[in-house]
Amino acid sequence: MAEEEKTIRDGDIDQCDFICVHENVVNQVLKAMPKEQQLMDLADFFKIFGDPTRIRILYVLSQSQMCVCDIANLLQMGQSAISHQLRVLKQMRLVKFKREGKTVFYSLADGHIQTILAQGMEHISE
Amino acid sequence: MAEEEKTIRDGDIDQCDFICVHENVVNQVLKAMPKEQQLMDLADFFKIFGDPTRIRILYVLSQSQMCVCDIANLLQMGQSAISHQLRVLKQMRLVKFKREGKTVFYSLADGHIQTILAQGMEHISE
DNA sequence: TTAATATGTGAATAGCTGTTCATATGTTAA
DNA sequence: TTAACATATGAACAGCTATTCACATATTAA
Repeated sequence: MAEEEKTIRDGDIDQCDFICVHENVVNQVLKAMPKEQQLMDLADFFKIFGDPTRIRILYVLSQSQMCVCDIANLLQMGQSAISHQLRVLKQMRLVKFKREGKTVFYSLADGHIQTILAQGMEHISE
Repeated sequence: MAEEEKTIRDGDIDQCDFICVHENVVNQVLKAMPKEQQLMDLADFFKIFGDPTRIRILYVLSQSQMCVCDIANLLQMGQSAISHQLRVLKQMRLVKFKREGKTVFYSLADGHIQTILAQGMEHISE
């Protein structure tokens, strides 16, 4: 009956119908894949660099520690916007900060970040 | 009059009021900043890596060339979704492709990309 | 040619994200 | 204490983006 034919590929209707799959390749690659969570974390990490404001903040901080107001002035943006982004960068451990009186000085968390920025710059210069 | 006082800082109302700026630092950093467009391009480049689906596609392709259907199967996603993302990756020159009959095989554009993935992985493993 | 397979793509939509606004918090000087 | 300054933050909103759906295109076999 038609009923029986239908159930053969049940569940694949909304996805690719997977007729053309090269099983040997797929199975081998499946084994070597990192954990799902790890790839999520990696995407989240790169997402930070995927915004012009954050990239500019990181670049600015790669040259000197700086207070929030300095950054806002340099980038010609509102203090609140900068502060919000600094929070994101802080949460992702890309920047650190120290308070001196009323002023808070931000700086890059470690040299690793400059390496990644440079690597990216190298790639787009082609 | 109050009118005169107001005009002193006219235009800065919606931004930071820039009272606390350390001018010497700001001016020096301003000179060493890359062009605006270059930073935009850099952000656009990293934005590609900032999506779980694209990261997974790149990871999969780092291990073997593969057709669209293989990738969809591996990632358990619709063929259309994969195809859309492959277009983005293609436009950004992160993947290349070759047609063989009905099948289109995708692969990483160059080894540079694996380096960046590895660099990111290294950073989040801490 | 037609049928079947594999991929590409435009439109629509739901969810995410960055900025602004208003306000709160923290710090120093008077 | 109060006033002024520096930064942080929640809510709201506008713009972006990833997926789905429906269909178009491309290739091969019959």
